[in-house]
Amino acid sequence: MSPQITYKVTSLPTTSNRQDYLKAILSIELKGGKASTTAIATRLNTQPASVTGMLKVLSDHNLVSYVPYQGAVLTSTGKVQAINLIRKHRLWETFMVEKLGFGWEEVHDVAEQLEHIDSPKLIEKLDAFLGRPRFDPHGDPIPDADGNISDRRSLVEVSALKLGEKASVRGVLGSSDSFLKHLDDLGIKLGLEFAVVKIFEYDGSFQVKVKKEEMVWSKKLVEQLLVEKK
Amino acid sequence: MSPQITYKVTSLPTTSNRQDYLKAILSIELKGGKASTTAIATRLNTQPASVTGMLKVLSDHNLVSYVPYQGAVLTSTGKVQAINLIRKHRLWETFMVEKLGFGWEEVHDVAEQLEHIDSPKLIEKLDAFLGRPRFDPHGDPIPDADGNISDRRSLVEVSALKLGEKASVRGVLGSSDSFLKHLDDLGIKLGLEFAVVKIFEYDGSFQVKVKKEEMVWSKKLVEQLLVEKK
DNA sequence: TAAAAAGTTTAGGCACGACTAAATATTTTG
DNA sequence: CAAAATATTTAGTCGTGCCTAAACTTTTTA
Repeated sequence: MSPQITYKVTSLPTTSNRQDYLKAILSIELKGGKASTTAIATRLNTQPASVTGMLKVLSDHNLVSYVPYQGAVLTSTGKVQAINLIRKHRLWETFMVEKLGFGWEEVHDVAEQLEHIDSPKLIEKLDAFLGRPRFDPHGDPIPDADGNISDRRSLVEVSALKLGEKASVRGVLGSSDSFLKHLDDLGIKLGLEFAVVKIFEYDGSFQVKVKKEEMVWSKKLVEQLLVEKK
Repeated sequence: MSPQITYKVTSLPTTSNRQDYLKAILSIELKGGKASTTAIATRLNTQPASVTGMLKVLSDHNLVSYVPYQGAVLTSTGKVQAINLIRKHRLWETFMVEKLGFGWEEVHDVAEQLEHIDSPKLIEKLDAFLGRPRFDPHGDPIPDADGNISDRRSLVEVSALKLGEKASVRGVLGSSDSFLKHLDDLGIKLGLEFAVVKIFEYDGSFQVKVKKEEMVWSKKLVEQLLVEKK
């Protein structure tokens, strides 16, 4: 009997932790910053020394290019993975708010867990179930399956609309309980379509038409509601 | 400057791994077996030696009582946790089938991941969203929030119904693609209520009334469809 | 531009949870 | 009931990812 020979597989498990690093780096890059060891450590509440170790691993897996003392840059592979995490995170958030009735603010931490569920098919079906939303409840764009991200700047506050313009509700700025409850009371939810019928210069409020009904939105409201122009 | 003193917290993180052990042990106990080291190892595709190590940990956390060479028995705390995992698993499966349109058979592995998401509130809302189902798509009972489990035996095949009896569809036996597609074609889904109008002894088929429509279910179908009698 | 400050990496540990090999218990069997 | 077969535990490793302390670069400042 010859001894059994085992080959060590260069397994590339992109674990939950590594994914968190990719997301952190992407987030820093998107803000225009350099993903330095310290910047990453700060974002992940960890120590710079831990980051160095992880950057080596990610570099070995071709997810970032890393030169000591120079910080990290996502490779295209790494970027695809990071964007996919954001896609999953925002789809889950949308699900929790739209379907389960969570408040807009309380979903982040759970989405942070859900985004690591590994099942492309699940995400595809969830996306379809939600009607392929392009923005999450915070007004942030949801990358599509190919990694394309709409520009958040395509969203504006209602207060920036002109007379006669049509738009759809896509998100909110801020999220105090009372504000969210107010939206609920008025029947304002994601996707709601409306047109600006009148603008009251006197107090900054807007009269809008939703389907066939008209209502007045206060100055405070129109400054906190994000919409996409038609 | 006095040195900083840190206290080691006897952290009790019931990690994903430990939860898998609890579930495996519960599953063995429910089948009436003894949760021996080997039995657990087999179920988890791991080595007996690994199990011994884990049983010590679980015992330290009062989740199982463990006497060397005697196998493990869940404590009440451990049992509560294990049952909760089953609850989560089955709720997620139901969600995937009922809301996302997955086939009955392809949801298990993903549910295995989802069951580890830690958010009681999410589960409560998901349960409500699904209409507090008592059985999952496989016909297995979903424990309620207090850990009570209905008896699976309360489900019977349609073929066991008598003339005039009313029942609700709760699950299926087996799950070939063609069978599931067939159910879909006939518009048969979980929760569907019906009454037995006629039984054709000749070929074993059943005529049933759904709302105001009548249809005939083949012998093959009525033997694979699990229902709860009214 | 040299010294101080800030940032980064290396070195050495720790906890978790897996593995193999070897030792020890328990059961089964002749 | 003793030997053989089986089950279980102990001992020693390994990979992942975190930590602190110390060494080393790079940048800033005087």
